[in-house]
Amino acid sequence: MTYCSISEAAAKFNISESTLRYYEKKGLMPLIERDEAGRRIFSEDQMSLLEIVICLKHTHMPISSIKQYVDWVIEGENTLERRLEMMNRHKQAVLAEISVMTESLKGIEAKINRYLERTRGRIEE
Amino acid sequence: MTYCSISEAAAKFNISESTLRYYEKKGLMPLIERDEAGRRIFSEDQMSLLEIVICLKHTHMPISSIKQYVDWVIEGENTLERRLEMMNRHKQAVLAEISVMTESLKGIEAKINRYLERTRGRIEE
DNA sequence: GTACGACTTAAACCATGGTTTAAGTCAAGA
DNA sequence: TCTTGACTTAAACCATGGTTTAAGTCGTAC
Repeated sequence: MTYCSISEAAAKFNISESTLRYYEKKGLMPLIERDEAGRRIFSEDQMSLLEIVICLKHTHMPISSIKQYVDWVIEGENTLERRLEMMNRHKQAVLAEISVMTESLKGIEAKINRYLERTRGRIEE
Repeated sequence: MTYCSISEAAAKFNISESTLRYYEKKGLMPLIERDEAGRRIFSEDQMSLLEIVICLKHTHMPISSIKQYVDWVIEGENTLERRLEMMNRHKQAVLAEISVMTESLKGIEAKINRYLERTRGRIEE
């Protein structure tokens, strides 16, 4: 098994080391092992967990909810249905947010088009 | 011209009245008129401005940048190019964010599918 | 052996984006 | 006239999500 240092883990997901420490403190990354010198070492399992944590972050799930999810992962098999339901709900929330952003983007593009017409008008005149 | 009260404006965009007052204080909604009693009244022009402000909010533009944009709107014609460039940049940022969210959503959907298989497996056994 | 870089901790600090509170004004209806 | 509801203000308060600081511990390269 290959282990990662905190700097490698941070680089891999393009976050800062202090953010990783903060996530551990908040319970998003429990059970991180340490080497003899007390330094964090990230196993492949931890890196997989971190990957899904980062997915949830990128889709704006609050830290408190990610913690709930991770707690259920640690708890084991009998939380499978709850995790499934949580992920389904979250998926719907993400689709809704993407939809709001896409709609708002249309308004912004309309603005851009009017600005294009107006600056074109000024250049031709 | 039809004017809106703060409660009507808030209802129209589904935000709270205090958020509207906060936006005015932060300079996102300058030049709001008042009636004889000192209450805010929103003209159609103000409602149009509010609409684009809300679009920018929904696409996660920070308040400080929205203020810059609104300042340029107030300043007039000679800021057209800057506004156009700002909106173009913002459009690219929004597309990038939607793309990150869409990619992360794939990871979440993969999780959902594995959970579906696992819960199905448990039910069949 | 010593200097350096990578790591550790706890606690303080920060920006962002509002929300809440307290105290007051005003218009309209009973 | 008195009360009610919708509004006003400034200032205090809050949650979220980190970042920064200070002080210290290792391991390795010179």
